[in-house]
Amino acid sequence: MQLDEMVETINEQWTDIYYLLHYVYDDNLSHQAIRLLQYIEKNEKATIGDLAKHLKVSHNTASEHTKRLMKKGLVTKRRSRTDERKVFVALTEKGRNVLYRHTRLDRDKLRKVLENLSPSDLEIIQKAFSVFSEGVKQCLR
Amino acid sequence: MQLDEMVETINEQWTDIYYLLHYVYDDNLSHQAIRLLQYIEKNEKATIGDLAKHLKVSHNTASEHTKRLMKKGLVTKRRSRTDERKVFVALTEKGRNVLYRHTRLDRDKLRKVLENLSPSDLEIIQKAFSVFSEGVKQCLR
DNA sequence: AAGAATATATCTTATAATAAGATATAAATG
DNA sequence: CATTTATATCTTATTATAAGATATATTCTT
Repeated sequence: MQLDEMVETINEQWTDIYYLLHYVYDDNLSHQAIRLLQYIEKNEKATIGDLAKHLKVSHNTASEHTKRLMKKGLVTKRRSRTDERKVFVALTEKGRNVLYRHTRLDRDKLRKVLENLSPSDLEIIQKAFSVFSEGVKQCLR
Repeated sequence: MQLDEMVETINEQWTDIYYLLHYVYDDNLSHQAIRLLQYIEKNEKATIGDLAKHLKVSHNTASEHTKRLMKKGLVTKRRSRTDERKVFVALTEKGRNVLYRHTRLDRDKLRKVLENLSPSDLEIIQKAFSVFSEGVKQCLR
């Protein structure tokens, strides 16, 4: 079918783009650590329990994950004022940068690629990403 | 500047799309393991030495990485016929699937999103990914 | 106010991943 | 035949990951 073919093609192009444009990571963060940072970025009021549920690990493991990330200066903790049992975990500036370096496209490489494209191609890309990301958000939220 | 702004916007949309469409991984592969599988996929004649160089680890570590992945059934090894000191590492079918589940967009989720878009939007997305991935390959190879 | 429930932290223990040095082996090269 | 190259293995060390047991503080319930 037409649509299945498009799914395949886009997936190949997607991974090609990421493979060639991703950052070269210097640090050595684990998969779980990235997932944690990612979840925290998208959910600003994430608690230890939320993280445990999301990563499907026990609460003590989530607590230790957070401790490790805090030791590395990637997240901070602050108690909730309305319920002082709860602890909100948030990204530090450094944490945000590290996360970006593990999930985003390398800014300089991306810029160089875009510089070599025509204005009309740029317009199409802009429009496509806008339509695509909107479609994703509407469809899955 | 206009282009820097576009770089930022695309990066945000890029990570939003990936965050919402990526597979839910059941296995727990390390970052290094994924990098290895990814390199092997893109470079079919990858040797242990190549992997060591690419991951910036010692040859014995690369050898052990490969051994672990082989034990999990994700890669195979075969000696070079022209130079029997060399060992080529290749992905198994299972390895390819695991890699896809860690780098690609979830096929079913992606399909559902595309189903909800208009034919003209689909066309724009198709064109954009084609232009973008081509641009990346030309610019960085 | 007392007891139950909730949220997190810590301690202990166990396993696996990661990494490198030392050493070994086999093949190719000069 | 000695040297270099490519990989494998053995040993050792560190760190990550994870869960159970237990502790503590806070909130909720009655």
